[in-house]
Amino acid sequence: MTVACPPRADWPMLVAQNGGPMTAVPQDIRKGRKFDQVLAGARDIFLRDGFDGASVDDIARAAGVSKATLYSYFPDKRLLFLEVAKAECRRQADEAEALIDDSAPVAQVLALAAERILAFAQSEFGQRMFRMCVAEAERFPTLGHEFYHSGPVMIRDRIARYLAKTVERGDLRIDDINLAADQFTQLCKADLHDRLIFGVADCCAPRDVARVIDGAVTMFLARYGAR
Amino acid sequence: MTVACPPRADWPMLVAQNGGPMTAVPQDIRKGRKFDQVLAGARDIFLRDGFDGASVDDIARAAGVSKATLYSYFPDKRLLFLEVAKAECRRQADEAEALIDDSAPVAQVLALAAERILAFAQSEFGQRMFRMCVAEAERFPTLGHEFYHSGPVMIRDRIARYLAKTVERGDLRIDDINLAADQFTQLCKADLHDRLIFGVADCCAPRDVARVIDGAVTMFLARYGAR
DNA sequence: GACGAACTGAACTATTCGGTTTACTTAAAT
DNA sequence: ATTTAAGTAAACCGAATAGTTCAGTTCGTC
Repeated sequence: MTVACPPRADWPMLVAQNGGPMTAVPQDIRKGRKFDQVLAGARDIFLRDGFDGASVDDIARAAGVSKATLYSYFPDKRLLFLEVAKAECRRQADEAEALIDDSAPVAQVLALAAERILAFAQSEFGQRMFRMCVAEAERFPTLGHEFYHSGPVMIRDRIARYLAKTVERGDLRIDDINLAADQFTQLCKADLHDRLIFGVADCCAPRDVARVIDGAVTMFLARYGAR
Repeated sequence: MTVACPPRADWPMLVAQNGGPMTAVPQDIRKGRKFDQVLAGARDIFLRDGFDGASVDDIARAAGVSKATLYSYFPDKRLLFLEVAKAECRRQADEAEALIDDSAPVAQVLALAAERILAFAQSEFGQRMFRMCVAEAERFPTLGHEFYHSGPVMIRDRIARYLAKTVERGDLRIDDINLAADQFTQLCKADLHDRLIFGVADCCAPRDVARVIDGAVTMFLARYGAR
């Protein structure tokens, strides 16, 4: 099974050194021309086989690069893995920035958001990323944090920001906005996520998806609707 | 870190051969006296280190058994792992059978159920089991199914059965009872589960737990309460 | 107490894998 | 054209691991 994956987004200017201001020097860190190849190859293999399952030889082969070159960029497998995972988390965060049309009716906006969440959860990439992060969160604590903040937290914050607007507008009445946002994202996953993650189903019937989304929106409005 | 674990429950009569009636022959399969030791040792090590991380030597040592004995019971590591995981799923399922007091007010019953769900999710054992099953669901498809059915499905069914009673009684109005049950269990986990699974927190502040449970019950009743 | 099955411990095989080294080639910049 | 940094292919190393084997020990049972 090949890893479905959107075309690689470049994030060259996102890299700030040591939390300081962006360095004007363009690419100083990447000591060679095949840096991206290595990262891309590693991404494919790690996502396919996990950390333990992936062999460095496989990665080098997939990257079209010699093992020596790979090790000239990264001191060891761990670091390579962390770098790949971090890059993927960043990409994931960037992609979550799809716009929301504030002016549409609340129910419609929520349904759309739910669709997006479920689309990601159903995607090959989403599932593999989730699996990998859960499996390695203990060995790589920073990976767990990274994924949590660039995934669940990112989405919750976006929804919370939207909800805040609707409350201001008087469309909804919510006291604990963060909790409400979390509740909504949870409702979207009802059962579907478990079935995917545990391999009981590899994709969801549109009928089931619609049922869950409908249920989520209805429940959310029943609780927080200004009526 | 040692694996917190309730005392081993025996499940001798639960084993039905090939779906047929229970065989009267007591223990024919276990060819020796140290069978349980092996299973227990394997359980500890697999739960601590995962499938790849666990070495057979470690397991044998933990079980207080020679490697030869171990291999006299199980043809290979895979099968041993599957047997351990199946046994744990069964144990998990049995333990979920705690009784619910039907006569108590709905809000109270739901809150109690939520507490139980969260207690399991927060437990060392619950987290390790979840992690292990997610990580290995692809390599061991049957493990994924087993866990799904003895965990999430089991709980959903129990809640659904209770909800059906409350509907009959006129306390709640629910059309899709299975969906409602799934929604409730999802609501219980809001954010807490993610934080645990990704290692952002190793346990939850009681204050946060109360907030989530309250939120879940309130939302559920807002949607399905007969009022 | 003797017999047979279960068990031991340790050595052994064969393989895999992370990481290094070496001798050589390519590409690009001055 | 020369020099230098980057890359290659392959052999190599040490450690770890799954699984096997076997001569000898323990234990329950008759």
